[in-house]
Amino acid sequence: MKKKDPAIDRLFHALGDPTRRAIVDRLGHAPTSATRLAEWLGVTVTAVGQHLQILEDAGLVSTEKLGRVRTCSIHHAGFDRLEQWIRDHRTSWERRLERLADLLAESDKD
Amino acid sequence: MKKKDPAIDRLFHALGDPTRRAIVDRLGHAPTSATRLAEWLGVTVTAVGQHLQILEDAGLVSTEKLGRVRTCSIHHAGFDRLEQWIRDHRTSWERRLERLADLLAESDKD
DNA sequence: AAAATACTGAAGTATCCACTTGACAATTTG
DNA sequence: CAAATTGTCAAGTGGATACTTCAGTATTTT
Repeated sequence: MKKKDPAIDRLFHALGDPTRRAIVDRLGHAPTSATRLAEWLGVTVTAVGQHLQILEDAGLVSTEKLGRVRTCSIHHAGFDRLEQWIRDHRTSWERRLERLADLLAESDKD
Repeated sequence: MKKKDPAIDRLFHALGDPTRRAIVDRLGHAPTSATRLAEWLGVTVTAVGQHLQILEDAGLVSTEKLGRVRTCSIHHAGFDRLEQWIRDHRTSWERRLERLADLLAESDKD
């Protein structure tokens, strides 16, 4: 029927959970540590760790461990891919409308 | 922590499932009946009915029953909301780049 | 009217998934 | 060094969920 796309799969699965979207929300504001996220969310640090793993695999979040603290921040790759998916899945007549804006944006880039 | 948004919740949950994304995929090409979807997907019509309910609640698909056949097609409202969410959740420096394109697109609409 | 088609509804099942607890490792602080 | 902080790993649990089957309803076809 169609080629399966594991990246998109992980992406939507990642954002399908309210807690993970809350994390993305928070990180969009400013980078934070796992413990802070846990306190803010009212869940265990373990749970946050699991969520971070999923978000990282989806390309939505990137983390870096310095010393004993893991700092998490937004990674735009996932968002780019997501936006691309939406674009690819609009119906043709909708795409036609978008093309105008795209062309205008393109002409600005150079 | 943040106001919950049940619409976005339903939206991401709906697209979190591969089968439902396949349905969206197919309907993006052309409207179809539930039975055809079921055959194509290799699942029961009942299963398709359940998926359609979820997709409809999310505003991604609209269905209409004429006679005994339910015809399903893409509904753009969900896609619009989804794209809006992505826009709202990009980091500020990314937003800054987008603003150009947005302004250009806006000036074209009138 | 009888048979076939297209779907709907209730109920069950098996798997997945978000979260927990508890034990441990690594780093920082007193 | 001892104590506190920050995070990781393994295993378990309860609830959601993607399916199914079976029974029924409405519509179309013959």
